[in-house]
Amino acid sequence: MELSTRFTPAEFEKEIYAEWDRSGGFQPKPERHGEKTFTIMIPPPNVTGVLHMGHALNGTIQDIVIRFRRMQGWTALWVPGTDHAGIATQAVVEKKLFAEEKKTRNDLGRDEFLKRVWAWKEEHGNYILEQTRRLGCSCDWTRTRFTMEPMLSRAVRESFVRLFEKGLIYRGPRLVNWDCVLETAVGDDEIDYVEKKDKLYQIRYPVKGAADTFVTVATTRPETMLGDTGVAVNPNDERYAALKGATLIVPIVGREIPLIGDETVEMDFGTGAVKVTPGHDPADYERGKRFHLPVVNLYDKKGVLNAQGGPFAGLPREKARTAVVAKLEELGLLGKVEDYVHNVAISDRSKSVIEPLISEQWFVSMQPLAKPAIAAVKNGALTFRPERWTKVDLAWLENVRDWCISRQLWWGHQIPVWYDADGVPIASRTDLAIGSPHPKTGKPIVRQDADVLDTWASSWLWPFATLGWPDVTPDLARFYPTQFLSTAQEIIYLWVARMIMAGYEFMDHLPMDQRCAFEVCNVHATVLDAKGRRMSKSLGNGIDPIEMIDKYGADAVRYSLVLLSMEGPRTDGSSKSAARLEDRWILSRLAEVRESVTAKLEATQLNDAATLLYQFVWNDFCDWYVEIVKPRIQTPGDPSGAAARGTLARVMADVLAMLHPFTPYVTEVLWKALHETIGARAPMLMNASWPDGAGIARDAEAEAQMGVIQDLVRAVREVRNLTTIGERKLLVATIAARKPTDRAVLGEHAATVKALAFLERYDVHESVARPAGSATAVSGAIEAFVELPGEVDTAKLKDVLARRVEKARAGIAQLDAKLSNQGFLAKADPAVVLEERARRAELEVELELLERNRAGF
RNA sequence: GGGCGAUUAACUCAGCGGCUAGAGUGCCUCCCUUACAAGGAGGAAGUCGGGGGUUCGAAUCCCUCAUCGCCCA
Repeated sequence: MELSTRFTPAEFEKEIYAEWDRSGGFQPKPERHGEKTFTIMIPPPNVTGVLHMGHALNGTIQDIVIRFRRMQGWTALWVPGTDHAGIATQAVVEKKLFAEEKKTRNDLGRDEFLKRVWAWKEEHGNYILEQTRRLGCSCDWTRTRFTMEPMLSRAVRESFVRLFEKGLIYRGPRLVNWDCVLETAVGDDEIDYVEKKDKLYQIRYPVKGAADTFVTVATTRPETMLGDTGVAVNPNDERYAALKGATLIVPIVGREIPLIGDETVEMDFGTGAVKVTPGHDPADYERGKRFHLPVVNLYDKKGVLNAQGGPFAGLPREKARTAVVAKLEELGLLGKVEDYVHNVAISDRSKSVIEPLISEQWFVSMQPLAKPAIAAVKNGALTFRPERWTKVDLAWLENVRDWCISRQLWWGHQIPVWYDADGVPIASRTDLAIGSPHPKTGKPIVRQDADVLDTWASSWLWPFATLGWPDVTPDLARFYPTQFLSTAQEIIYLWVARMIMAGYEFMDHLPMDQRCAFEVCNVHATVLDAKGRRMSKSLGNGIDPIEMIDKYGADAVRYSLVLLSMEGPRTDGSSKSAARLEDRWILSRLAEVRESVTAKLEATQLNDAATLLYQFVWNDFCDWYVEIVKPRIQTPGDPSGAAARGTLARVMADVLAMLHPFTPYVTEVLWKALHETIGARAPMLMNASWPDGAGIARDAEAEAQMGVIQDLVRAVREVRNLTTIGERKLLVATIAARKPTDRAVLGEHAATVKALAFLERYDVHESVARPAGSATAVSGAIEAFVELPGEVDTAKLKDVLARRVEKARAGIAQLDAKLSNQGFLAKADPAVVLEERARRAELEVELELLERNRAGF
């Protein structure tokens, strides 16, 4: 196989991906790997979604983990899929419908509109999964799931009915975030807060029975005064002490409302008096409940004032504001109007201002569900990585509030509740026909609830609904619970915490301690732009990973994401004495790096694993090993050439295998080329085994000896650089080495040292006077006197030596202070004391050599 | 308002009780007769945010202040 010196990703990626697929490697193989399973559920992206850097990073993380585990021999399954994203998808289709046909969903009717949504989904809905393939992700595409497909819809209905029957689902009027354009309740996560320049209006409320006495409040939403049912002041506020118990008159509508004393009112803010509008403000809703104030609802579903709006009934919100302000001014009840900057809640999808509105909604009681989820985190059944997210998860679970699961949309799972003529609800696993008897009351069923469920009410079932629940299918039995979930921090509450709850609640065919949906939840880094800002559409600073993949290849995108974010064939294990030093050394380094990389991957510290591999390949393998063995391979007839090739192949194979999860394509290509070159057969790298370390072991002696050579070579290179002698000019050296072991190494490996340091020749002595006209390189207890070719400027070299002397002295002084400290000697670990003594002895020798040589020339 | 986190080289970050505090990028010097110029070989560069404490020993643990983020309300 001929390879060009430069890798061109576009040439290989498509074909390799197809080969992986054909090889069956994407599917789990229990018949081969056994019952030890490793399962990952992809966080199902929104069907309307497009891949962004966050997805690319998360896809890379999951693929690294699943490829690593697969190679390690686990029965590995990665389930892909998408979620129907109720409001987002409906908004997209409604927008398209209006743009192309000038029609609304109501013009089409529910059934016809849903056909359009499905058509849109079939055409565009899996784009992000296609992009995931481009990244090289090894998902099992035969198990691709979608939250609206029949299998998962059945799970949603089962879960609803179970909770309903247990009394954990209830219906009632509540204040919710209302989108007046899409005419639905929206979740807290479907809202953006946008800073807006606005006005702060002061309004004067007349006090009943006290002419010319007013209480002044400030508000950014003056029109909501029409729904006020109280004014609150701090009971400790002297300014209002005289008005305690007073009744105020709401201007325009004339409603009589109490002045209440509430200690949560901040005296320092504005006038110290705040209007209370329980029907249209979340804080006021709570305050209203505490003081039993009535709730007035001003708007219809479109945000148009209803009869409660008095003279302004029929006006939309924005116009009502202008009209109310004008009227107040006319009445002389408008106070100061000031510029004011505040955050306004905007609906994610329609971009309209959110109106807090009272409406009938379905809720799930969360506290009973949260209990086992809290226990799971506390008893270690579930681990977060990084660990600090545990606190975030716990804080939410411990303060969990009931979950509003109904949405006034059409796209989604319609709530499986039917009513009789008296409005008595019943939840049912099967559809109830209109006119059929209500299972409880016996009266005819008149209608099904029109609302649909929040999308999270299906995605919280994802870890087991995708495997066939409510049936205990072979897949569910085999692959649940899952091992690893990787996601973004912003959906810890929305999704992660709820999945944990769902696992404990619904996996009741398993004992309690086997229900946790996953063992590890990995929270990946937020991808920021060059200026450290979060990437977002509105800032326009997002980078499209597909563009990057086109330009640089999937491997490069994956590897840089991992590095930036931030957690084979066998050669005969030749005997220690016979093998050459460099072979022993590189295999020892390989053994070490294999152990540490495996450990890092097992702990999901992907960044560390990638860094370790990079350093090994570059700093050990390429810089030193390849350089040393080149002559052995290039010299025809060199008897050690075959051994060098064997070792090279072994190291290459292990390195490729270990890099494969990170950069699957290029490693797959090189793997094939390597095996062809050495005439060996091997499976595709994707389906190969993780290096098991057979035949290699740490070799402290080889590493120490190689260390002596490396230090000396670096010292000679430094002399060349500092004296501007050319890098490759052959020089002659005289070496003084105090330690017999150093002399042995330098004597035995003269060929290697000469080649690496570009020395023509050198002699080794125990001690020798510096030859005239030479410069000195000091490394540990070794002095290398390098003969200078003619006149050479040694000033820089002397500077460096002088600095080293200072550093060595400082180091010795520090160690002396430590070693003369009685406390240290008495209390520190004896091993540490010994270490420090040895270090001092070494430093002392080096200092002596440095001082002598600095003075010498 | 409540909580969480960050502050280490010019930049991005690692290290989280004991090596002379590290890496990548950038910078400076030198090197293009075969691994690689999107390169190689070297070098310079840090009061580990300030103050206090615990300890034989603190970048690392505790308290406090400052600045900057994020989340929740």
